[in-house]
Amino acid sequence: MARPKASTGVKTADRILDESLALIARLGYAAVSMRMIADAVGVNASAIYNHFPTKQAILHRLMADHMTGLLDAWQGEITTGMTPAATLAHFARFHIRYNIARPDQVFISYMELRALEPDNFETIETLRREYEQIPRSIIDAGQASGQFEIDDAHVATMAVLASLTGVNTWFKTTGRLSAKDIENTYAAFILRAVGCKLEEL
Amino acid sequence: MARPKASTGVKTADRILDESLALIARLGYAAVSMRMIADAVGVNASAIYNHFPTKQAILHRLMADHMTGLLDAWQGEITTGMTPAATLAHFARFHIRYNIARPDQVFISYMELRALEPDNFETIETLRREYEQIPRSIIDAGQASGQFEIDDAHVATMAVLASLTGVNTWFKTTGRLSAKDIENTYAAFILRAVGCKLEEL
Amino acid sequence: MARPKASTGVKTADRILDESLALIARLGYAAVSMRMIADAVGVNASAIYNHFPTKQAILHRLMADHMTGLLDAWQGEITTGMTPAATLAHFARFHIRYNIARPDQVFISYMELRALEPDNFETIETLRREYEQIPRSIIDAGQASGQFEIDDAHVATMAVLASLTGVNTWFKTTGRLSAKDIENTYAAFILRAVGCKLEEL
Amino acid sequence: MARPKASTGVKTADRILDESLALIARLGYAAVSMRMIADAVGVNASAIYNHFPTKQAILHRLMADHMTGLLDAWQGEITTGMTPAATLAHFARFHIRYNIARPDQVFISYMELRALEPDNFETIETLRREYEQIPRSIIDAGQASGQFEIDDAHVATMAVLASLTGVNTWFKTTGRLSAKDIENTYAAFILRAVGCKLEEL
DNA sequence: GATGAATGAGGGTTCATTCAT
DNA sequence: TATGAATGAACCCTCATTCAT
Repeated sequence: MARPKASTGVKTADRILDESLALIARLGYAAVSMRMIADAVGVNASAIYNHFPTKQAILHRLMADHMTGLLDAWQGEITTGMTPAATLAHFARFHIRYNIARPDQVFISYMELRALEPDNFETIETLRREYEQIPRSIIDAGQASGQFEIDDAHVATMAVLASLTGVNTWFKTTGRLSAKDIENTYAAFILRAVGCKLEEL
Repeated sequence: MARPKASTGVKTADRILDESLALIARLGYAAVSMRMIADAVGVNASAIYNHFPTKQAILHRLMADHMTGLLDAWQGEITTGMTPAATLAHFARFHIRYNIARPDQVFISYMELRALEPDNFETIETLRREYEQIPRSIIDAGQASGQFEIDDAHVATMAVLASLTGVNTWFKTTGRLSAKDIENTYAAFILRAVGCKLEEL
Repeated sequence: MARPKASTGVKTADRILDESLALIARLGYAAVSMRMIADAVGVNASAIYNHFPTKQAILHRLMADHMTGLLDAWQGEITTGMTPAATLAHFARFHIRYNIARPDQVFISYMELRALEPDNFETIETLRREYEQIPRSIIDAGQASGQFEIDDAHVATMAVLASLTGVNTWFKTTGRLSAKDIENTYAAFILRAVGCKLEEL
Repeated sequence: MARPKASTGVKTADRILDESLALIARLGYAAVSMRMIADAVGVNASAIYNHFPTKQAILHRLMADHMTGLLDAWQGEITTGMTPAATLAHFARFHIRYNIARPDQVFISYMELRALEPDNFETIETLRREYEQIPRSIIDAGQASGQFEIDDAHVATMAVLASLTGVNTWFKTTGRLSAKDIENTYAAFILRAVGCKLEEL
């Protein structure tokens, strides 16, 4: 239910977030000025301060929104009764689908951690660790059940997440492959990577 | 035989590169000022301009040095006579070993592409494509020989590179695992990912 | 109805123009800094940028204002029905009167042409040529009617203008001569210079 | 006996003066940097300091050289036995001839007085006053003999000099008129301007 | 909510000049 | 004489932010 960006129906605060997201993703937090955001929104720079107390607050809001959105979305996925292999495949598909649809948020969330002030950094890191626990639990279960064959659960978790998130660095929706193709390819790729025969799915 | 003032035996130009690398990796190009670099080196900001014409030139130099170093290093690796599987494993170990030893260069090279002006971007992109061609050729060969079992060589190449490079996002030399452990784990991970049975190595 | 801080009842933009005019006339465009202008106005240097986008824009504005002011003022002079000699005398008096009252504008307009960027230079040059056409037309008329006796209308025009404008290089209002004295002297000087007997006026 | 500018036969000090003259005339003293001069000469900026102690010293030298050259040249002109009118015509021709051949020196000498530090300004002003005394004496003589018909000798002197020097602001050697044409036109122009009938020459 | 003018800090860069070589 | 590296001040301009309207 996407609404037009500069529509009068969209509140200024949301427009600020939208434009900030696009600008920061493209240029980086430090390279984006409040005036650039204001110009994109179509208001005076000082008007932004009616909605966000600082530039930093905008960044924190963008990253927090992304992480809570990701966690909430996983809550909506149903995996009860699945084997670890099926769950991991499901998670891989979910992660790719969710992230490919939000390249800017993903990019910012990984790149601009360094631009967060300590307190803001802490809240985002907490959310990130919470999310990382999801594949970690699946891998732990697969290792316990003998369905996966891996040396180190932590390394495997990081490798899985890095592989999945890495899709965003090169995937183009206009390319030869559809998002569904990528999901399929990666689900298989990941399962093989954790030493799980695909027939066992 | 001019000796640098705050002499550590290293020439000023190299010290500028070293400090710039560390600062940009930590804070991002846009967030690093010439004065910060100069302070780190121990000279006045204007002295930098005796060695580099612009701040942008420093960034470009850092990225070009990294990419040419990486390409040169691979030239020094001997893989003649190896099967595609053995070559890919060798490449995986090489890539991880080289990159883990240079986390700042790797980070900058992937993250500050957006900070490059068009001409500089083009030269770096050319080097990047040249490097990507290395695993791509191996994968093509493995696919042709039937040793690998993959759907799409391009996707597999990107997935492999993203997985390998992703190590740098979480690997700490002080951690539980040695670089050698990671190499082993990932070599196996990658081979399984391209559908190659380890015994076939 | 915002009132300027260091209120003299004059808007900041106008105060910037006034102080820039005085400073540039005295020291030259290149030797005047934005901080000097700001100090003279009584604001922070950055405040200037709320009113003028660049230092160059201030210079261009000063010169454009002078030229349009001069052209407009001549429009207000009535010379219908006068002989060429009387018109030239009138013009000489007008030019001296107008310029003597604005020594800084005159000085800048002739001296800082070189400091104008190409586009700005072009607009000012167009205005200058428009003004030079005024005495040129009078001299052409006087030559056609036989009232003036000159070799070359263009040279005569330039000589007349250079002579008149030259007054500004040495005239001091505190000196022995009044502006009216100068007008009288130069009107006669110019008429004689174009070979016109004063009785023919 | 003009020697090629960048020739090895020309001493560096002279090349510095030549290039400084051209640059300052075109861009103004404040806008010319020591590096620009050095580049034009083909040496390192610090080499200039082997020949001139400061940038200011170069400017002073250029202006002093011009004024003493002008005064010396007039000493070489013979006007003994001439009437005031003939002498003034001779002076007009001399001034135009000398100045038209040295547009850069003339321009700098009139424009960059403000860039001189107090002591340097004083020495140049003294030379200028010495030169102004030349036409002033002629005019005084012509007024005393009744050959000239003017109100005020000082105003006439200034008007004459401003008119003559003004030629440099518009004369182009590539134009329709030769330098000789200008001399003729102005000699007549000036004589008429001081109320002297040309037949009286 | 939004504006425009203001601020003080700081941005990248250039300046004239010095000095060891 | 000439060089190249260095300095500290200054350049124009942009920054995030504030505040009266």
